[in-house]
Amino acid sequence: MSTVITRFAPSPTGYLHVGGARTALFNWLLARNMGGQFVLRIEDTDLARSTEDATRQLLEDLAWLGLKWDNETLVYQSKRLDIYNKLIDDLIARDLAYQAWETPAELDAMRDQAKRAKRPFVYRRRKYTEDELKRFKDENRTPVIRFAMDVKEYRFHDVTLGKDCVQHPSEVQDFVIRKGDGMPTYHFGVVVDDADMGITHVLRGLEHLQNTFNHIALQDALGYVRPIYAHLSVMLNPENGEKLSKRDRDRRIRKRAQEWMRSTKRTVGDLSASTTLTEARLTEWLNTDTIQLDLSEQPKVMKTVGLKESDLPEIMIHDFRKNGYAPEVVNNFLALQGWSPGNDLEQMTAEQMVEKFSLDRIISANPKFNRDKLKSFSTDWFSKASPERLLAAIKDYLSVNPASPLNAATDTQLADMLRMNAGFHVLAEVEEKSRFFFIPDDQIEYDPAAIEKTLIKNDRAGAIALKSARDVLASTTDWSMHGLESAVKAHCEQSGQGLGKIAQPIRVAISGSTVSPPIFDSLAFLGRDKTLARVDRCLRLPG
RNA sequence: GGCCCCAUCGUCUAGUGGCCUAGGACACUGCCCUCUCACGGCGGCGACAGGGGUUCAAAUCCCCUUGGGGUCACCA
Repeated sequence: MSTVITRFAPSPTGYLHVGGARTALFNWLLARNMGGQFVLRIEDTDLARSTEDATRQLLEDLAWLGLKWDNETLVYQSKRLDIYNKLIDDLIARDLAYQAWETPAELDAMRDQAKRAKRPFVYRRRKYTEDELKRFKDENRTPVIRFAMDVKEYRFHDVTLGKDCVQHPSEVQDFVIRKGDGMPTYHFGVVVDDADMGITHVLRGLEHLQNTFNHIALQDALGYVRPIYAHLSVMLNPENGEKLSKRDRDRRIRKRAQEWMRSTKRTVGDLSASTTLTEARLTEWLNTDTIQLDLSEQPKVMKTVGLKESDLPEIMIHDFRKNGYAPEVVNNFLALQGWSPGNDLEQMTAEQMVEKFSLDRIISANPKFNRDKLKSFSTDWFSKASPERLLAAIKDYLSVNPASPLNAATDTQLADMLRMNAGFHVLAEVEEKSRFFFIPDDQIEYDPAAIEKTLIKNDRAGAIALKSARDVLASTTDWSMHGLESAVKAHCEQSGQGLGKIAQPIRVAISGSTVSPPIFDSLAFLGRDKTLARVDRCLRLPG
């Protein structure tokens, strides 16, 4: 049997989407499992949306996931126009393709009309009169090229569905293969390139199922061998049960903004004032699901309504990276969205997944993308990862989070952070709980609720405890984790207080919040001078 | 709406006619651990969508209903 060749063929419109990543992963797993090749092709035939920057981001994400492609030079469809055009001209010469002159507006009107008449719209070849053709040319129209489909039943076998998929003749229509701008459509490019690259297995999302009839017709006309088709389920957003979409992030922000306005009795005007966006812009966004804020507007709104980056659903692979997931975990979890090795096996290395992968264990039902379980996988993985791998992971995390004060930390200090925060879910959590160490003493922001709860409440019991703890700390000679622990615990025993009564005020004093790594670790790391400075500053706080 | 795909705990799934009183993981929850947030340990709750067949036997095969999803572009 010949070698298996699979491919991933994204269009470069931005960072890699989880759905795309899973498709890439499955193709990669199959190729590796069968000892074949996994190739990458860039489908940049949409001139308006494709950018070089997007291609760069795509490759970066794929590399981050560790999905290496085997073709040394990437195939760009935009560089293969001559090949497509020659083939299209041949098809025209054989009368298997033809010029179609309708404008997009006219096509819309035809669809509308069909819809009103409750008839399905199918485009079939029509004869233009001489007068019509003259008029189209006078109007400077550029025709598209459509493929002349034989009106008959089309059928192909799908491996993951384990059955034949059939299209009835009544559904058959002539689809566009060359656009008005001279570029081939997806349908044409994909068929030609898959054949040229010797693709044996096409694993792609279920949304392409109906396209496959067009593709096999084209393959027959062009004399290509048909690859094996395996359509993958679509990953669903658990919140609305629909296909995961970039828009889900914007939806979350909108929902929160509306809640914020309701609960704080604010108006669009208030939102506008604190975000510097215009009221008109905000109003249309709040009322229209299809309108999204752009990347510069989002953070402004998020800040005022109290949303963090990590509160948004991760949709792009880059989002997972920014929130501090490891690529191993993302791959593992993605592999389980529509595939299972059986035997209750879940957590696997890439090598194990490669070994176990097989097409007949792909699941055809659509999974809801459950981030809780991903997070749990992450917690588990980080707890087992080697110190070297953890250090590399947090450095990668910081490289995509340049604003974090942890960027100033040395490798040794980062290792300390990882150790102190053992049990963390994602690296963003390590960052959140450790950033206070790397912020200047006078820039620690004290959380008013924390101050109230641990220092002021009960007749300032916490503040009093902090004051006495300050003396104990100041007189501690052995400023190590153990030295501090024995000194503070002795003080607790002597004063008849639980450790909690002392530790919490100290924690708030040094970190500004009620949450931090274990207290003695934290004190030892922070050092005597900084600790005392922060405690003193805290004790001087008004109120 | 037409066409297509799908259907086991809330979620991801194991299950390929008898090993099923349906297994695991996440979530939820009770207890334990504990200087905070976490981590961890031991328990608990919890599903074969409904209705017809086929069969000695059905979560598993067939049909219908219902429900969910996808798709109907000069976007991929």
